Order: sequence, then structure tokens, then C-alpha cells
Amino acid sequence: MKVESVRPASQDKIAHGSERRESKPAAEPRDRRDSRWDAHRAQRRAELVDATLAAVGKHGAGVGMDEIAAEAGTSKTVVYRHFADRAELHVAVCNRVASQLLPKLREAIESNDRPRQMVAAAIETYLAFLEADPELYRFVVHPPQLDRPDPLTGLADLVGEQAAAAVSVALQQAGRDPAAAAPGGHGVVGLVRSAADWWLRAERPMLRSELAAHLTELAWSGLSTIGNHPQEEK
Amino acid sequence: MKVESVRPASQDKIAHGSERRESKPAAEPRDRRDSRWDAHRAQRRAELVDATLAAVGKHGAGVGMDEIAAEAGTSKTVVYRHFADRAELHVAVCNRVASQLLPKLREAIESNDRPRQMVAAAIETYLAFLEADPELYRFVVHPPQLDRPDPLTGLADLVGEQAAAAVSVALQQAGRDPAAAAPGGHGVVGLVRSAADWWLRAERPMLRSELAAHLTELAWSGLSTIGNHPQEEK
DNA sequence: GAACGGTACCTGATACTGTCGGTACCGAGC
DNA sequence: GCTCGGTACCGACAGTATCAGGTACCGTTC
Repeated sequence: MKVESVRPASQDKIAHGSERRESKPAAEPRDRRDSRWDAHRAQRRAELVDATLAAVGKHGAGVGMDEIAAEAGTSKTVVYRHFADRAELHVAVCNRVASQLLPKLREAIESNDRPRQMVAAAIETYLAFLEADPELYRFVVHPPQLDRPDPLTGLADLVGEQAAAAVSVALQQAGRDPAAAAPGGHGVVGLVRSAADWWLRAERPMLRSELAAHLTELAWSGLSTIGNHPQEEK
Repeated sequence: MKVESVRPASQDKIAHGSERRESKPAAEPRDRRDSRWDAHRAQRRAELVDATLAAVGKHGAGVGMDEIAAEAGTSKTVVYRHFADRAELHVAVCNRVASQLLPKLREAIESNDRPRQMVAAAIETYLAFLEADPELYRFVVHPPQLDRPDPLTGLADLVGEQAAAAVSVALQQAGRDPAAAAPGGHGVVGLVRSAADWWLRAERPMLRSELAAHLTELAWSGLSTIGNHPQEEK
């Protein structure tokens, strides 16, 4: 189970002024008056990402653009000169965080050789990251939401609650500790939800029945079946 | 594995005017001039939820309050008299949807007797729901987001991409169809993410190491281990 | 080949627009 | 005089316009 670098967190591409027009394939010969700024632009973007990180630490996941700009020691104008909008800044921050997290994940995985331990190590790493800075975590996983103190909003949470209850019942009937029920319930719902979101986002690249079969297999048997028996799953 | 009705989608509690002040435990004797409106209020809330559903169908998941009000044939003022803010409306809509979805899920589960088939049926039901009205689905699971045409934002997606790549490699090395890789990768990441979100939201009701152990077990072995062997997991 | 105007990009600020969630206030009617 | 409902407004915040000033490149001209 090797994990080579697949698209290593595609680094901050320049997105500005003259080279901004929708992916012109063969760009006309770049003027040096333009290209001489490339290094500077990259650096400035990085600084702005830094500032955003700092601002999130200071004001929480709901920071405004003004506060980010202030943290960078400048004004919004400059921020918008380097990032088309808030969303673009957000993905840049995500890439930054990913470029720190993914190597740690790979390292954790590669320092084990039994597959199950790889999974355990990756999970542990992910949890450690998220616990280290929950505010940044919220900024980076929950898209751009205003601050939500008690986000019991969301259908997924309600369904997860029910699923957790069901799992709890099952565990108790089996005479086992029901402590695993809540993570189990929410986890399985999250499994289906994330896969479904991907499926919708990718414009349904497989039949719904196929997706359902894969998810059932995964939810029921977990990842353990992956390395084994080269059979057709049905 | 019985799934009895555990907190059946706590129905629209009234949240309005006089009884709105922060959970007064023993409410002062309700005036009949007040209480005589209760039925009307409940109905009105239901109508507003209906209108929201319709507005989502018409304008997409990014509907504004004005459009919702217009769809209800009234103005925002009325909406805000019945719901403290947008978030409260949102949870009401979620409850409504849940009250339709959860019975279907139970039915699907109870019409099977082998646990694995229960899971399959539930997943199928969930996917069918989401495919039937993706716009409503987006409104109801992704909290309050502005319109996102290409939401490749979010750390979770990036990590999911990497996980999918890793799974794909593993599948190919095992000589199996890598079609399951993408749902698998995003699914597992979603599993961990949702459980972690729950854990943070519930203010860390267990040790991180315990959570990690449960998630590892779940991700690796799936739900199949739940009904079996009453042993201590370790 | 050095000087020169024009150009393409930067920095930064202030002040604005527009949208949208949420509210103040006012009239109507039981 | 209580609630209902509407108009018209407020405030926050993403995003823009415009301005003034600065520096390196480009092409031409003498």
C-alpha cells in the first residue's frame, strides 16, 4: 500500500491580472514587465495566507476580510489584488494546510507496515491535527460559514443521531460497550454523506446502484476487504 | 437490531414571542389571549416550512429570506415573528425533512432481516432521497452556504482525493477494479470527519485515543463486527 | 548606447456599492 | 390592547472604484 504523491497539493498558482483570463492554453509571450513580479506575487500570496492563518487564530473561523487585511498590515484592496475573492483565498489556505497535513499523514502511514495500523496511524494524525487547532480546523473544513456556536443544524446530524441510537441498541443487545455508538453512528452517516457529495459533485460518474453497493461493502466490511481476495465484488 | 423511535425528529417546538425568553423553566400561567394562538402559530410555522421547501425548489439552495417570504405570500417580518433567525428556520426545515426521511429509513431497515441488507437498504434509501432533489439536499446538509458552483473548496475534499488515490493504488495492486476507490477514499475521510465533528461539538466526551480506536475499528472492519462476539474491543 | 516617453505592474488608502440578514415602526382588526 | 402583517429601514460585510505615488521594462529616437 504505497502512497505516492498524487497531485501534491497543487501549489498556489498565480491568479492575477494579465494571466487571469480563463486558462488561455498557449499564452502569448510573457512580457518581462509582467513576469518580473512572479516571485514577488508568489511571496505575497504566501504572506497573505500566513496572515489569514494568524487572523483565524485571533478572531476565530468567522474572520472578515478586513480583519485578514489588517492582520497582514494592509487593506482589503491588496488582498483582492492577489485573490479574486474570498473563496480563492480559502482554497489557498486549504492547500497550505493540506501541504502540512498530507506529509504527516504519509509519514504516519509509511511508518507502519500492517494495513490496519496504517489506517490507525492516519486517523490518529488527523485527530491530532484537528485537536491542535480547532478554530483553524473549522475554518478549513466547514466552508465559509458564519460562526455557529451550536451547529446542531443539518440533516446529517439528525440522521447521525438516529443512527447512533440504532447502533447503541445493537451494541447493547450484543452485550458490548455502547460507547462506540455515537462515533459509529455519526461516522457511518458521514461516510455515506461524503461519498454522496463527491458523487454529486463529480456528476454521478457511476450508477447509483453501483455507488450503493460500494458503500454497503465499505460500511459493512470496512477497508479490510481491499487488500484481499482479487474477486469481483458483487 | 431493532430501531425504535428514539427522539422522533423533535417536532417544531414553538419559539415565539412570549415563550421565547431563554428556557424559563416554570412558565408563568399562560394567558388564554396568548394560548389561543398556539394552533395558528404551529400551522403558520408549518406553512413557512412548506414555503421554504418550495422556494428552495425554485431558487436553489441559496435562497434568500425575501424569496422565502415571497413564496409564502407574505413578507420577511412574518417569517421572523415565527423564527428567531435563519438558522432556526433551517433546523425546522431539517426536522421536516428528517420526519419524512427517517420513517423511510426505518421501513427500509425493518423490511430486511440480515443486518448487512439493512445497511444496504438504508444507504439505498438515503441515496434515493438525495438524488430525488439534490437542491433540497444541499440546502439541508450543507448548512448555510452561498451558492458554490464548484465546491472543491475544503480540506476534507483534498484529503479525500489523496485517500482515494491511495485506495486506488491498493485496489490495483490487489488486482481488483479501482472503481470503488473514489467513494472509498472520500467515504473514509467523511467517516472520520463526521465523527470528529461530533466529538468536537459534544465537547470531547471521550479520550482522543478511544475515539481513534473506535474509528479505526469501524474504518477497518466496518459495522459487521457490531453484532458479533461480545468481547471487549481493544 | 543613452535618454525618453509610454507601459505594465506594484503599493496603499478612502470611500463607495450592493446584497442580505435582521429590526423599528406603524396601521388593521378581532 | 393584544396580535398580525407590511413598509421601510439599519448594519455588516464582500467586493469595487478611484486616486496618488513608485519602479522596472520596452521601443524609439538622436
